[in-house]
Amino acid sequence: MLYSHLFGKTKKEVKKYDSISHQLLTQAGFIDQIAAGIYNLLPLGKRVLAKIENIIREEMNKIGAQELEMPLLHPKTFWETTDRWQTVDVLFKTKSQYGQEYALAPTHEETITPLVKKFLKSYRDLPLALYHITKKFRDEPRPKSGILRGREFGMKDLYSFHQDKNGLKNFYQTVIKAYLKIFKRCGFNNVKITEASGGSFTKKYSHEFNVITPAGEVNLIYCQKCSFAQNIEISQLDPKKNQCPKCRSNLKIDKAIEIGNIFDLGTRFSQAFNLIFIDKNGEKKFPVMGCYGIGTTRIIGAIVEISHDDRGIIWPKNIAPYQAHLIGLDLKDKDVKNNCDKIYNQLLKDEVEVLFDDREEATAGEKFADADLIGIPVRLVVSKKTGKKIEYKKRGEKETKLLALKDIINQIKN
RNA sequence: CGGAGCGUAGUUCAGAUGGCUAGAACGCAGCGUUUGGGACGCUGAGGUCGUGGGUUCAAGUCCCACCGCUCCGACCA
Repeated sequence: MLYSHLFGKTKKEVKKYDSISHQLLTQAGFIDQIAAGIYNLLPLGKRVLAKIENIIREEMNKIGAQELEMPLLHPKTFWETTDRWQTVDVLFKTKSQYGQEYALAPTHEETITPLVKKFLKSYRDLPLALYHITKKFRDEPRPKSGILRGREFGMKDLYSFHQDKNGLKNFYQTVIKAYLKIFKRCGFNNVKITEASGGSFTKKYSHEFNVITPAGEVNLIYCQKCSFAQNIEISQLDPKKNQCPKCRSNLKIDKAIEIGNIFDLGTRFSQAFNLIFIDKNGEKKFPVMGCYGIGTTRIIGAIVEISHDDRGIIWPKNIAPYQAHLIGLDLKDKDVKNNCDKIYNQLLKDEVEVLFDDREEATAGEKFADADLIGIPVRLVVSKKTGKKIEYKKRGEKETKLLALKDIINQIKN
């Protein structure tokens, strides 16, 4: 991609937001706000989202979940069936011109359950796991922190159906493992699996996946040594009085961003929709359900919160919008310009995702500042100085190296 | 939904006590000089001052209502 053609350039000056991710994503040209909690994802932001979605997709497919897509416009009756038309206060409601009422989907139990009802017959059809990656609408009383808490946002949600509690229990663990892989691949090194309340979904257990950062809004009580963590809402523990119930180490309280949440739904929704199957003994049964969400757009914000410096964003390799940021200096010199074009084309040929700052009019300082702000993991500089080699630098590190193109491509691909 | 702050050029902002023919910087366009950390000179385009009402000889400025944004709180399937 030529930077000169990129839609959504960096901005020199942007309003000061308290939220770092809001500020940096806006300034670097990843997002654009249209109202409180509602954002355009610009081409750079969309690329990051697509990478996150692909990682999720791969890991979901690996555990046998099948991707589908459900509507976001839900007829009222579906939500009346579960009594959630009145009780879910974040439900966006809308009407057709003929007076029919709809909900804008905040979650999809109300559509997945009747859908499965159309196909589920026998225990042979179970277990079943279906997911989709789409938008969600929630009428939040107070959207905040940019893309971290919106009224319209991206989410992957997975729903599973099992013959019994044990089936769910096993799959629940499988999903936990898959989630940890996903978050690791997205660049989170320390995700806390947190015991939490089931909210209006279920009276049973639920687990959140939390990333510790002051920008978060979940209060977490967790062990400094082992993996123990609880949402403070449900915790009876006090770090001053209590030690970790698992390993007896000291406890700590910190803020965290919830990037995923999983629930044991039991048979609440299968009963509501009278979703049944015939078991081995010929008896009718309600399948036990689980649901599992990941906030895809929230991940973008959460990564920026934990991975940036005073110059800009530092994207983890796997979700960076591009793999390399090529900067051409001295571009009015024809030899340098030709050399740059050659390198750019070779990178493309070798399937390196590259953003090429081809602006003749911009100064070196501007280009470096933009590269730091945008935060692509590898910066390549070609100028009069670099001759036949290319200057290679990782974002977040100071060291630069002069390397041949081949070596650079190898570095990027590994 | 309670509390606080804010809304003026594409962007970030300045415009005490009403006098504005509305400014700056950055960005943008043109010309020229520059070119390894947001460089410089000259020229130029760009605004129904969030919307509606009111007070006044006169409103960006004062009053009322509404809309919108940010932050704190409540809320957070």
